[in-house]
Parts: sequence; C-alpha cells; structure tokens
Amino acid sequence: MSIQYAILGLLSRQPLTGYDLKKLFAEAETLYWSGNNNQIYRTLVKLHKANLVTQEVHHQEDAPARKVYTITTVGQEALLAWLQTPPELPQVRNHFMLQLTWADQLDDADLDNLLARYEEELRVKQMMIREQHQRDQSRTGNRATSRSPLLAARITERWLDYYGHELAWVQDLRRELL
Amino acid sequence: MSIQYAILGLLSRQPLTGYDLKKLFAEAETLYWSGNNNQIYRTLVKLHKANLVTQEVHHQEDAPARKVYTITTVGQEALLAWLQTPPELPQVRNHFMLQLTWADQLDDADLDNLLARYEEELRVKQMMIREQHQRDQSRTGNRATSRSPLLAARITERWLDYYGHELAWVQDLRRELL
DNA sequence: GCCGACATGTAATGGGTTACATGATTTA
DNA sequence: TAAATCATGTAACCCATTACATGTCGGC
Repeated sequence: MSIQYAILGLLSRQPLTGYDLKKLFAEAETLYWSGNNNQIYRTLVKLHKANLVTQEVHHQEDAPARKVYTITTVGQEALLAWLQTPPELPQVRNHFMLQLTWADQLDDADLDNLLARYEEELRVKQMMIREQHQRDQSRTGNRATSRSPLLAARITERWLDYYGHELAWVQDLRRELL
Repeated sequence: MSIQYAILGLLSRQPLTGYDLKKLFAEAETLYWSGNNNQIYRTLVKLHKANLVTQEVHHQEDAPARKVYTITTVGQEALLAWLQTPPELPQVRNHFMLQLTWADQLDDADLDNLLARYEEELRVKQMMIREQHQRDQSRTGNRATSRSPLLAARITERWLDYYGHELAWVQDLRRELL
C-alpha cells in the first residue's frame, strides 16, 4: 500500500499543499512516516497523473507558488475502495526487543542501562501522544457521541494504551532483574 | 540498523547455514522479517567479507553444498557493541489503524466488517505466538530462574500481551459501535 | 546578520519484498 | 507423479530515509 492512501485520506478532509502534508506527517505521532519531501511530492505528482487529485497553483508575489491539491471524485472512490480492503496485521518492528533477545550477553549494569534508556524513550513518546490527544480533544470538544470523533478518540487511546503497557512491562522487568 | 545483527545474534548461539536462518526468520512470529533469500544470503556474504563470521563448506554427495557460518570473536564483539547501542522506539506500522482513521466514511456494515476481519487476523496471530511460546517453554523446561530464559519468556509474554490488548480493544470498539 | 518558517523539489542510498532460477531427494 | 523439503543464489522493484539544492520573508 504505502503513503498514498494516507495522503488521500488527509485530502478527503480538506485541500492541502505538499508542505502542509509534510508538516502533518511530521507532527502526527501515530502516522508513522517521517514526512520527508521526496515521498510526498512524488506521490502527489503520481496522484495527480492518475486523476485522483487536482492541482491548483496559487501564485504569490515575492514567494514561491503554493500548489494546492484537492481530492477528486475518482480519488474519493479510490479511498473508499481502499477502506474496504482486508486489514493487515500491524508490523511491529521492535529494534529494542531484538537487542533484548541477545541481551543475556550483557552484564547486569549494561542490561539495566539498556532497559532504563528504553523506559525513558517510552516516557517521552507517551507524553507527546498524550499532549497531542489533549490538543485534539480540546479542538473537537470532547463529546465523542458521533461516530467520527469516537473513532479518532479510540485510536489515540489505543496508542496511549500501547505505550503505557510497554512502559509498565519494562519497569516490571527492571525490578525483576534487580 | 537491519537484519545483520539478528543474524549475528542467531549465529552467536550456534553455527547455521543460510537456509537455517531463512527458516528461523520465517517461523519466528516475533522476528519481523519475511525471511527472504535475497537479504539473508547477501548479508552473510557481507558479514563474511567483514570477518564477522567464517564460512565452512560442507560438500555433500548428491546434494548441494551446505555453507555453515560461524561467528568469529570479531563478530561477537560487534554483537556486544550493538547490544550497548541506544535502544530505539518500536516502529509500529499499523495499516489497519490508518484505515480506521478514515473509516467514518464507511457505512455501518462495512465498518463492522473491517473490524471483524482485523479481529480475526489478531486471533490467528495470537494463537500462533501462543503455540510458539508453549513450544519454547517445553524446550527450556519452564524454569525461568536464570537470566537468559527469563528474558526470553518476558519478551514472548510481552508480544502475547500486545496482541491480547489489541484484540480486546477491537472487540470493545465493535460492541460500542453496534 | 543569522535562524526558522514557508515552499518546492532532486540525488543517493538503504532496507525490504516478491518472483525468478536451478536441481536433488523424500514423501504422499 | 506431484508435492514438499533441502539448498543456493539473482533480478526487479518498492518503499522510505537522509542529505542536498534553491529562494523569500519575518523576527531576534
């Protein structure tokens, strides 16, 4: 699949430029792309060629032109078709777990150090998601009665839950190894 | 980083051939590589050139030669150095969560269908990890008193926990959307 | 005067996947 | 006789990342 449906999805809410998308990807803690230029601008060109989006160039004086992309009806249909695609299992690439798999070769101090650093990383990430969650909630007004904000809320909650459990797990393990 | 340290790690326990490694990757539910030839054989050549492993060719009559790779002391040191490398956060690429992000555009039936399929996928995966866990435990004899099997047990338990929570979450969400 | 935000893009590289290619032996 | 397992490897491709490249404007 790839980033193209994420872009289509974002465009289905509002027209955006490549630069906007870049920022959105970079900011969103749960959208896992780095938000690098190469992919975004190339994908937009590709989507445009396939008539899934339209491009509108806004010339500005004394500033580079903004290219605003808007989803087309064809694009909407493509998005909808993708939404009905069979879901895949998450691909959890846990670099740390790999290290831990062989970490019995470390001495006690180095092992605890590894765990402690991971714990710290998790803490930071958890905090960042929590802040984003609160920002989102204050924007939507917290009433998750209709379906769309309910889904958004449950998704972020799941991410928070994930990092929370990962954190609790590593803390337990550290205590157990003392 | 990449697959090279996973290979070094596996070789640190016992000498193996490319084919052995391929199987190990394909079987292991928590090692996230597909276990494709290209990467494994290429990486082994690379490791060999870098003197991190030695290669021993076992000629067999009426069968292709087996190339058995053994980790060197340099390789052991490289592995140990990597183990002390700062851990990274897990990269969770959850395709399904992306779909769900825009899934408010689906009607009730399609949305429930999407969730139901995901639930089923999780169930299968959970079962496979559980089985692998039991196999591992019967091999090591379940006494996680020394450090190494304790780590192995905690790692698999964490994976089980992850899929368990993901499953519970999707079930709750389905109920909530009824 | 420098840095960060705005705004677009390209080049090089790495990491990973599927599919292709070959050929023997065992098992159903 | 068709398949699965053993055993090695290559080709083509996709997806993603970092770094490079260019240029304006506003604020400190």
